[in-house]
Amino acid sequence: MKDTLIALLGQTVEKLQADNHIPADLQPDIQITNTKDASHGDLATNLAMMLAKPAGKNPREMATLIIDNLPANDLVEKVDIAGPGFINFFIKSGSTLSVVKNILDQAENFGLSELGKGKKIQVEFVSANPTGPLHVGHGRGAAYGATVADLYEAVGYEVHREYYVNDAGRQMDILGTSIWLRYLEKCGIDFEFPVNGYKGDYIYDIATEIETEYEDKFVFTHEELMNGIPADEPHGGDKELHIDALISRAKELLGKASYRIIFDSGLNSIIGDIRDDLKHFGIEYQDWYSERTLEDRNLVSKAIERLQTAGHIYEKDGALWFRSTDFGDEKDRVVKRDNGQTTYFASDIAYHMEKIERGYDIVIDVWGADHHGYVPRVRAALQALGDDADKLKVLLVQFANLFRGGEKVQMSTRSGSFVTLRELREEVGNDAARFFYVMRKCEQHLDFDLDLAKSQSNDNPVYYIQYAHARVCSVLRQLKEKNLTHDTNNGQSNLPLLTEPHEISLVKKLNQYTSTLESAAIKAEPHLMVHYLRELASELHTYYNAHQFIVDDKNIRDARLNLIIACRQIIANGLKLLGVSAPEAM
RNA sequence: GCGCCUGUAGCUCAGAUGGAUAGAGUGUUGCCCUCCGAAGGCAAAGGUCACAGGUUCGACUCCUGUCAGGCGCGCCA
Repeated sequence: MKDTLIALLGQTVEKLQADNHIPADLQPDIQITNTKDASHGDLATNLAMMLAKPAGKNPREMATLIIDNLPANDLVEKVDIAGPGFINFFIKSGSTLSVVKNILDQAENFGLSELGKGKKIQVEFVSANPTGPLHVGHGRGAAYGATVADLYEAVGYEVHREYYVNDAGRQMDILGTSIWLRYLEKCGIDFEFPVNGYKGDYIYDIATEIETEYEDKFVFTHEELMNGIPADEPHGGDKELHIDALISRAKELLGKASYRIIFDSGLNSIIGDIRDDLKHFGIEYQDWYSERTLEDRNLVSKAIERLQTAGHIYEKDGALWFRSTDFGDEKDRVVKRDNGQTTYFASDIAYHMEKIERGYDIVIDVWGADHHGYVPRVRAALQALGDDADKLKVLLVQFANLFRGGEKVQMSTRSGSFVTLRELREEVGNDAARFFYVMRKCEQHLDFDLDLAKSQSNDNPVYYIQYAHARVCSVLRQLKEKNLTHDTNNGQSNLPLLTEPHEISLVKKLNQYTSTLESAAIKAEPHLMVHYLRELASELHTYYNAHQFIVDDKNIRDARLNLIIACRQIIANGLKLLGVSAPEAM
């Protein structure tokens, strides 16, 4: 509809230019907006106000001129000039009613579009270090990333969901060593657990599994373990040096193969747990991409070489630096340390280089907002490699704070006292969790009210929307109980009987679904869908209270039932995109 | 100190590329079930859009500055 009007106005502009009413070189960007107020018609344009100045006319005069030169169209009922010079379009109601038929015909496919047809997009999200279970902070990235991916898919993009597994690096060594130390404890070796080690209960579980399978195969004496290890923090030492020494000791005593066994049992156990957690949260990936395979394929050194060839690498203090300041970063970054080890950043350059090489049109990274300082350097690297850095879109998700009984719930990862995503899901349910996580724009801090999410009352927006869906189902059950039937075709031909203000307004709302979905997808803003669904549910509840659907007049009854079934379909479609169920009864 | 995000009703938040009288929910107050589920609806009240300038026909929106809150600034990952 909007496109039709834009085309009509485009013709008008050309005509006015031909008649020398407005400068011929002007190329106005014609904008059509939905009106907020019904008295302003259905759609409006500010074109007259934009053209007024270059044409040397006042806006209302300009508007008259535009309307006089507007080609006729049988969808347009009436055109008005209002306010400072808006042109309001009133659309014939028959043409807007067709949405009801379309929804019933296309059912769960209604609203899908081909906007992104032929375009490939990759969405990488969560990608939490596999050093422990996901916590509630990861949950937001998970829900947000998954919804953004689903929205893109709904508007026709080919979407590849990916989890980047950081299965290399120091954090993972700390994990492997922590597991080994807990195992040693279980086997009766006496020592003090490092302050920097991972202390969660899951570490004990993994240690127990290893003990069950390998018994005392990895046991060493206290002396072998601790001899020459620098003191830990509580004893006046440095906790980083202490843990690093323990890692080296673990590798040395266990040997490569045994160390790998312990390391991998930790990795596999935790990744398996994360995978299971996300699956139950309604999230599945096309790929779990291993950081280790980057090294196995020499991609990290290849990336550094490419940068070197392009002249963006220099040596200082025995390390290799990437001159990222040439591309807007605030300081240069080390890619290879003086000890010969490549940095995490180097892996990330390789990873992003490889992503671009895979041929995606858009590469989306969903990161926690605490990583925002990292964006310029990754972008710089892509530019330096000569890749199209504009393909990379980084979406930063702010933190989520949990509230219980009005109090902020404290969380800390290392101490092991954090609230896990799994606990949250069990407490409030998947529906409420998915919904609450995407209720706000991603750059907005999220206050997650546990009591509200759990409450089965009108306060809770999830229930409010789900109830609207269940209510329509309930009406249809009533119909059956009264031994009445619903004739969809009869309803279709009697749609023009829907002339009540509530009905017209509802039809208008249904007509906005497709554009809402498209804009939610393109802007990566799932909250737009949340707001839309709430408004639709609200109008449906209002309609329900104002009018009886199961009336004696068969024609009106069938038409009304068609309308509310269409609403139910849209609610179901929208909720599905958010990963929320649409129950038939509650 | 520098950088990113945020500041809109008592509270939690919407306000696309600048547009008409700044909107919801919640809370407060008052109504509505002999009627398809009251997990609902209707109505009232509630605002210096953090502050100060600027840009223009027009600014919550764009620019500059100030203030406040969050986060980030390692040869960690």
